[in-house]
Amino acid sequence: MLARVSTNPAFKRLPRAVREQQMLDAAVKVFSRRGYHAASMDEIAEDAGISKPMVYAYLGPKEDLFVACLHRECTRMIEAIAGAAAPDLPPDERLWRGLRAFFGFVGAHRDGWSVLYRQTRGEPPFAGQLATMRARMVEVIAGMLDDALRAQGREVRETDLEVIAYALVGASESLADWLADNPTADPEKTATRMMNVAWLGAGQLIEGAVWRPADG
Amino acid sequence: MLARVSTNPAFKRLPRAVREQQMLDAAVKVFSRRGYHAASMDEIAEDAGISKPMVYAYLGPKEDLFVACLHRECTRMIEAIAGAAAPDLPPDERLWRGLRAFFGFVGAHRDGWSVLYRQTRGEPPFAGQLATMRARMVEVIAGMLDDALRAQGREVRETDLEVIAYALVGASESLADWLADNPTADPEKTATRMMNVAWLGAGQLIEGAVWRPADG
Amino acid sequence: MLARVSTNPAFKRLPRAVREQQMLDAAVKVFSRRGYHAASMDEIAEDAGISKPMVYAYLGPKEDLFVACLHRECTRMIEAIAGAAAPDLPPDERLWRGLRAFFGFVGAHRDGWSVLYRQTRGEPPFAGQLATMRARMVEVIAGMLDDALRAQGREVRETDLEVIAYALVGASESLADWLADNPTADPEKTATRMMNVAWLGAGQLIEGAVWRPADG
Amino acid sequence: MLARVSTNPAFKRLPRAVREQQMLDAAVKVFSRRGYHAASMDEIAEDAGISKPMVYAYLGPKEDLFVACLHRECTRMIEAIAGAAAPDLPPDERLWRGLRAFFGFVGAHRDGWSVLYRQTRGEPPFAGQLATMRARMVEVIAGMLDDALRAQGREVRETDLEVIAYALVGASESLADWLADNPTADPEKTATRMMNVAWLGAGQLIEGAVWRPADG
DNA sequence: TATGAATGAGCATTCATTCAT
DNA sequence: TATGAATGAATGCTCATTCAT
Repeated sequence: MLARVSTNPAFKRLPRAVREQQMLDAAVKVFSRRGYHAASMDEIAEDAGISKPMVYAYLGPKEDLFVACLHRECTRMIEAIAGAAAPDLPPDERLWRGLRAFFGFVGAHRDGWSVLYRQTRGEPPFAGQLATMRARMVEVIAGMLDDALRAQGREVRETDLEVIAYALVGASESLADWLADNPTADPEKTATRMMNVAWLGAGQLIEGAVWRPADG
Repeated sequence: MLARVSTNPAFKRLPRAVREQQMLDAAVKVFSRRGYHAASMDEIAEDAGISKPMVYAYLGPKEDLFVACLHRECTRMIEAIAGAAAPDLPPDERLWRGLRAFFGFVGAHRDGWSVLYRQTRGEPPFAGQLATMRARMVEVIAGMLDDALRAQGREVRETDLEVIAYALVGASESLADWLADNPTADPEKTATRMMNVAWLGAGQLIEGAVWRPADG
Repeated sequence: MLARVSTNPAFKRLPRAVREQQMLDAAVKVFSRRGYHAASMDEIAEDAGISKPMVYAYLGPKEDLFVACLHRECTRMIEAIAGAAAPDLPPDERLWRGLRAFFGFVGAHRDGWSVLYRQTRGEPPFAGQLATMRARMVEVIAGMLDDALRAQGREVRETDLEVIAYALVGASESLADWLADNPTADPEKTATRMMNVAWLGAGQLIEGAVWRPADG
Repeated sequence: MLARVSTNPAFKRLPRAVREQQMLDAAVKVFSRRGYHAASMDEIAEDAGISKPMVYAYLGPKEDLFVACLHRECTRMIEAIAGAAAPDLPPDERLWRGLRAFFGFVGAHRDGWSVLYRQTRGEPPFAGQLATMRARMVEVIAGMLDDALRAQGREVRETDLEVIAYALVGASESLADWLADNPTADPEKTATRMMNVAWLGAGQLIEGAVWRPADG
């Protein structure tokens, strides 16, 4: 029934916004390490250097906490990509820059990627959220392809475009996953490889074609 | 006089192998629905129509049970693909048959696919297993590409091939995932689309190129 | 993760029905002592000489457990009263026997009475249940009074009867409460007193009237 | 220059006594709605429009707060009744006025009644307090009866009187309870009914006797 | 005075796992 | 073989209470 607060002088009473970020950092880390279910609120709180009730006070129960992680990481990623792939570039350049930003993000936020991608997919309560996010990505890419087609005066059934975009997203995710597991790998190079597959296709690659970044 | 264990005609003392398959069926179903952690041994036992101690007696603790599921589904899938993509076919035909078999399998075993792909990826204790399996797939595909290259008297660094193969596998997984979530979708058509992206690449698709199965 | 079952040879694996009664006994005792909220499932389990999961397995969560207690005690009480107050007796005799059975029950099951009456009334989730039970009692008593009236060729508005019955029930509850708190008090005597107030009223009592049981 | 604590006109630095009443109001409301244990200090503070530490500063920990509620409501009720039932009236008139005041109070302070009666009874830590208060009421009523007896030159054992008084109090509580649950019911009428049962008893009521207030 | 920030401690509930029959 | 009975060990969540500002 007693509650004795630490008298450690190094202890700081931080404003809410700061503590929330600390908590999210810890949560992303722990969720990524253990998976959603195996992650315990105890470990997250401890890792954040704060007591459990504060986590609940600020970010709510476990599910909400996970969703908050998702949102933060997702926003960061989308911003990184959207900031790089300006809409007025030619399609291949746009795709290239987007991919570079994407792999750059994954390389720099491996934990975030794990939470976003691996954990979310397997947990029924959140799978829907992920599907929605991915659908947005797919739409953007499909739109990109569509623009390119129209510029050539051609057209393709929307479903086809969507499925193609799905495949591209999937391939990128897979490489990102590989990147997250290989800390020594170079994001830039991974992006280049992805661009080759995506743009040229296995057929042309076999024929010896190569795509190279204009600036590298 | 004979000793009768039970006179209830509904009661069946099934041979071990059959019982094990029933349990695995139930386990795959429940794991797929709930995810590894959220799945309870109680539900699995009940779904298998058997008591919990029997599950333990036959397949061991939860982890072992999950691994057993993984193995069974994985074996089935690899057999399906390997049986279709005969090594003496030309590379595009081989790829095409492999993809067709793959999507056919996913369409027919959605639960198995979910366990294999979604659940396993998010659960740290098993992620390694999945990585190993996928590495085998990647190796096969990379080998396929390598064969094609050598046939043309050309060569590519192994790492590059591997990454390309990774991308192809990832794209397939992504479409498979989409297929698993869209019960009305046609596996055959999905395979065709995948083949187009994989073989021709986005660049050529934009130019209007199309790949079509020889037999359809 | 280990679960080692006691090897104490005095330990007995009891059939479900027995264990359930033990649990209910313990629960009634603890609820009565502590009140619904302050009672912990731990204490109940320990008092029942069994582990918590068994309580949950057999009787469900705390709320259900409490309701089960209510039901058992209520049934016992109603049976005791109904068995005593045969409908073919004259009204005063019937009332008298009912009261005697009631106070007898309370004297013999003080814990049960506390759960039934004190705890239930204060806890919003269960107050409704108690109200329903009491309404049944009231109805019975009102019916008894009504019979007596009709036998005299007279009639009273139903609401009035109901309120009178309410008052009688309340007075009995209050005395029961007093009885439960005074372990040395005699249930029989308490019943007699209650009968005096109920039947004669304060006015006549002041005038010196006395009601006495025919058989005592 | 004057030091201004706040320029916000909505902000009011209220005198301590007022603040305390606000808090008690909130506490009574919340305790009545939720019950002692289920009521949270958070909700009480919020309902009082003040921060939690203030509640502690003014009224101490939860137990003290509840006791304060009890005291206030109890005092109010006793004052209402004592003010109405002047000791120089004839016994029936005195009883009648007391009952009228009592039911009037309950009708006007349903929350207070609930705290006083329902919550307190179920919570072991406070049950004693309630018993004491009720004992005072009982004593008063018993005294009233005793006066009436002596006026007739008669006498009854004290215990008997006490038990009778207990029954009357209990009956009143029960009707009060009913009244608190039926917001449309008329306190005056309820008092009349109670008076009938109390004064005449079931026996006479069956015979057709009726008691009516002199002034109504 | 007044409050946001903080916590120790407890509690209901569930689950994988095993024993005795 | 087959299962009902049983439990240790967590884990999510809440609450009364207090400190630092």
